[in-house]
Amino acid sequence: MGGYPLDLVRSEVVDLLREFTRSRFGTSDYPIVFKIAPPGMGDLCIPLHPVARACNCSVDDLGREFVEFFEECAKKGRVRFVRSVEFVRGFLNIWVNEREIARLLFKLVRDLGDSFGKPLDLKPMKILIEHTSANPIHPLHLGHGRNAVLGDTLARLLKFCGHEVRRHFYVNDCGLQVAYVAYGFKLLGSLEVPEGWKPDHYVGFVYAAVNCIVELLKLKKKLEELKNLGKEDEYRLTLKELDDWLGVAGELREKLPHVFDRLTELIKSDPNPEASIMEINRRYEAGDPEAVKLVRSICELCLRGFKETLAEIGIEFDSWDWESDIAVWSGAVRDVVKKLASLPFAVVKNGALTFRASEYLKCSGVSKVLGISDESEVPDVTLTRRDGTTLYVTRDVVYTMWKFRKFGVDKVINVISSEQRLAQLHLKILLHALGYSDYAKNTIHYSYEFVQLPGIRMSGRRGRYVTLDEVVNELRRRCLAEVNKRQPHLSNSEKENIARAVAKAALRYAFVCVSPSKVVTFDWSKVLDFSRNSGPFLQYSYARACGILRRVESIPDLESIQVPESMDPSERELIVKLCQFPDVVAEAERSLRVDVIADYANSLCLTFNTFYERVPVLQASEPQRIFRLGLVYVFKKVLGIVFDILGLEKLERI
RNA sequence: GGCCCCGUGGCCUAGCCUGGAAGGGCGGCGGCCUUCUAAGCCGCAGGUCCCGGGUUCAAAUCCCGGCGGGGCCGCCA
Repeated sequence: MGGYPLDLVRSEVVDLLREFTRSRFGTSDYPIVFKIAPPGMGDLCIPLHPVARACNCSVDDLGREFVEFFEECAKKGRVRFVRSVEFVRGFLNIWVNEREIARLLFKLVRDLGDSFGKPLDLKPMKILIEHTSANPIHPLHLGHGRNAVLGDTLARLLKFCGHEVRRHFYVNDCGLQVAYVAYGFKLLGSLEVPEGWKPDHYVGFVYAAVNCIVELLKLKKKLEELKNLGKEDEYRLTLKELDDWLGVAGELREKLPHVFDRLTELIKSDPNPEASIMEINRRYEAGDPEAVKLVRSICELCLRGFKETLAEIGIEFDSWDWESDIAVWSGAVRDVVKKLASLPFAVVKNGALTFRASEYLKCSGVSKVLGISDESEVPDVTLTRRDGTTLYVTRDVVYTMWKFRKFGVDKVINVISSEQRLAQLHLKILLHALGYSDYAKNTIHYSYEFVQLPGIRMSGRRGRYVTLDEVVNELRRRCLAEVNKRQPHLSNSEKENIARAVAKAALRYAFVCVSPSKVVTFDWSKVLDFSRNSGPFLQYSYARACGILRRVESIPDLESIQVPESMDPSERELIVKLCQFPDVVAEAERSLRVDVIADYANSLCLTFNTFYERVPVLQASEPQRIFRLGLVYVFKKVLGIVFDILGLEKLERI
């Protein structure tokens, strides 16, 4: 007999319910939906209304009669995994047989070990997940943190489920923004990082400074023109914008006055900074050795910083994909542009090649494949600039094709913020237009909302962001203080190790526990709250289990544990909660939702802590003692699996 | 102007896909450390599920129309 404990519970009920309605009402053709019952109403429940409708009878009659039938079957020994059922106000409430499922749970955990909970009938796929992919022009901020944690956790989840997963970081080295930093460094004449600065932070500073200075010059020029033209309203608006950027300049200058002033001077003496920036971009795409050396060194500098930060929160990649290599220098983007240009939907607008997306959608009826409504208008896509350089979406088409071809993957998941929804739609439309409808269909935009700062929105161009480094460092500082209080006897390196792991857990959990579709407003007091529903709380619960197991000579053999006749409610609840794990994994995999894993982890720990406080384990008398030890062991095992999925470290002490 | 996401006790959040008994957490109040880590446990108070219609025996959930917040509609990425 296969299946996880609750699968067996469900199939037992389903079989009897269908058998009953077939003989009593002549039908068994209806869907049966199980839900987790509310507290005190059993373990699982089925709303019987739809069943009653299919049977053409009243819910009350159906419920009453089925309970009778069920109890008859139970008397005949036909029921094993269900303890009892009850009919209340339209619901069939089901109490599982905790002794039977406990035995099964022990056996499965023993046999399956670390793959307990893995879906049993899943078709494994090859999946490529692209995540984080921050532009290599400033340090990772909190928004990237959310992206990275979601992407990495998703990768861990899918890998656990049996899929073959690759994690890729797309290095965006071709855009104009990289040319901005490169311009700055070129003027400065050196890539040397000032004393006390992390490389990516310094790159971010130069990027923001160049942006700011160029913007100021542009606005001043515009103001003059508007003044001469006498356009008062626009003048006032522009003045306000100028004011905003002057504020930014003030903030930036404060950080590194020498560098900022020097850049200001150098940029001012350039008659046309923007043209110089475009020129760098053009040369880089063309593979000009000097431009290549400059841009690449800057990107490498920044990536070095990224890797350091990501390592702190347990994130690694299987591949770092350079946009320039894959899309531009290989000539692939040129070929794609040529192919797109030959389609009847391509037009030249002001010298730039443009793709008429809406018309393509209308003519070919692809909207269904891409899951968008027929009448929706989609803006045109600009494929190339007037100077012939390429644009992001066009290069992304090439990149996506590369992902599918090079690795033969079945599915590509792009973890990208919701503001790029349209770009991702354009990507899919272009793929389809090129004849790759499968690629279009199997490219998933895994969208998530912003992380906001109270009041302002983060802006790389303005140098306004809370970096991931700041948050991680502050978390670690707080954790270390706490560990010093709790575990004064440990060595410094042990304490630091714990603090590092707890800080990581706090951060990862904070990002993973909210659903991606919600905007998150960053709040120190929330991230630093280590009580229930936090990463540290989970680790604390784990350590408590370790504390018990550490004190016994050996872990009991799970298969031979005697399950006692009667249990404390907290033992029963723990068993049921542990048995829910496979359901949770299946749901998370189906809907690509890591937050349900986080939610489960928290709820499992709440249940365990109640058990921990209510019943003694080590002091218990013999039949109970072994049984409870088994429960603690299984809890530790399952929570450990959850930790692997969430990327939290399993600390024996905390 | 068009499109997308969000709106659940003072605050944060699950449930919405697949209609059926509103779950957590923070904060507040009151209890529990001579016994396995109190980052814990137990109890109490607190809710027009943004508003208005509709569908349904049944709506937080589905449909329509509003309101509020965020995002997108670039020869930026």
